[in-house]
Amino acid sequence: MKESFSTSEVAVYCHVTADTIRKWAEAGRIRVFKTPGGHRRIRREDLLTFLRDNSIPIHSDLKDEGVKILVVESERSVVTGLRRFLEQARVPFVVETASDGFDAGHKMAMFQPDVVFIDLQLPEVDGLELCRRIKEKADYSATQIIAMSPAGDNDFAMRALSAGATANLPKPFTPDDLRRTLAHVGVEVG
Amino acid sequence: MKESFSTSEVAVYCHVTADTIRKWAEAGRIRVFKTPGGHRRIRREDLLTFLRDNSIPIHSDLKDEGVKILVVESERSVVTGLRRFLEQARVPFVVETASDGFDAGHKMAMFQPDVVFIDLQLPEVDGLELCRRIKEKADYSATQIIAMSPAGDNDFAMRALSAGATANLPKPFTPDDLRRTLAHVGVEVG
DNA sequence: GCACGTCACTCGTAATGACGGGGTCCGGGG
DNA sequence: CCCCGGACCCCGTCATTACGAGTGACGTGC
Repeated sequence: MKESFSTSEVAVYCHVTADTIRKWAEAGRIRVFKTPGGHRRIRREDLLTFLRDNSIPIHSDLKDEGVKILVVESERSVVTGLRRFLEQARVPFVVETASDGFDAGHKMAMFQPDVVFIDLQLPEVDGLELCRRIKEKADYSATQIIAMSPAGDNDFAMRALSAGATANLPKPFTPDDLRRTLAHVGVEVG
Repeated sequence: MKESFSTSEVAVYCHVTADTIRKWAEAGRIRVFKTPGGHRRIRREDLLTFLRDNSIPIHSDLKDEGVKILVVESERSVVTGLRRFLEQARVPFVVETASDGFDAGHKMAMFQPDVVFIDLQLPEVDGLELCRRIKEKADYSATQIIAMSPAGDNDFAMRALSAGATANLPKPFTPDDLRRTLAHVGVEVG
């Protein structure tokens, strides 16, 4: 998630040109700071304040409700466990679920998750193929995939990693396994 | 694609002067926001809502470049045939393809097609299930589904219709079949 | 370290918008 | 008939925004 923006990025959010943003900045209408080289940067927080002050609609890209996690799974157990864990850890998060390929694709596009949990043993869907499909889209190069394979099946786990998964989480798992795996994909907990 | 408009641009779409738009905005009839400099901006979405609420005809500039068609298929033949047909008929259109459930879901969300062709004999995906999944989402209530079943299999065709397809197109088909089927889902050709 | 994309800055100029005041047209009610 | 209000349009002035060209510098990824 971006923490600061250049003038031309802000321009889009404000529905004006970059030139105008520059003038606003010079007039002190919007809070900016400059890089040592003189380029303007606007912090997300300042941009949000500015947009709110001027009642300019806020694009969903700018909102931040926490880590967005998509769970591709058929059972509910993983989801409830994950929810409980994150709630306890006081990490802001949003969890969505998908149970088949269609749903997974749809939610990927609509929800734009930061992390995707994929059960490799789904009845209808090939989990490995799913990893590949996600990773082959450039838009999701930053998306972290956590593959869930049955404990003990190392071969399966390896294949998941080579299919694009960042980490592997054997099932069943303990809260500590979860903590470690999330840390591995950049979600620090506790 | 423009995401917001000025009063004078909106004025053209509403067939009045910019001044009138200004008054409408002041009276709260149309949703606007202002730049810090006081210039009004109307979001495309708000404009469309406004036009619909007042049954003002929507200019094609505001919609996109024509009929949006998604083809869920494994072979290329249907797509090329469809393309050629629409080009010849001089209908503005955009065709996208998907070859599996994930892709289909992803394209549905990103592309928001008006019409979806679904091959019922896909190797990996259950076409009927796909129809159901699309139709169960309220966002796609206006989306027209054309199921493609092997010619002669009436039972299959019937099941497709009850799964949410608007029309059935037996394979193989003639240009005239295509014309009729498209007309049935509201795309008039020739 | 190099190259490419982006940004800053300064001009100037053109376009467009806001605003207030004043019209015009039309239909309804006294 | 006449007055009134609503809806729309027109005008002049001033402010805001856009755009273009030219130059040089910055930042980022490889």
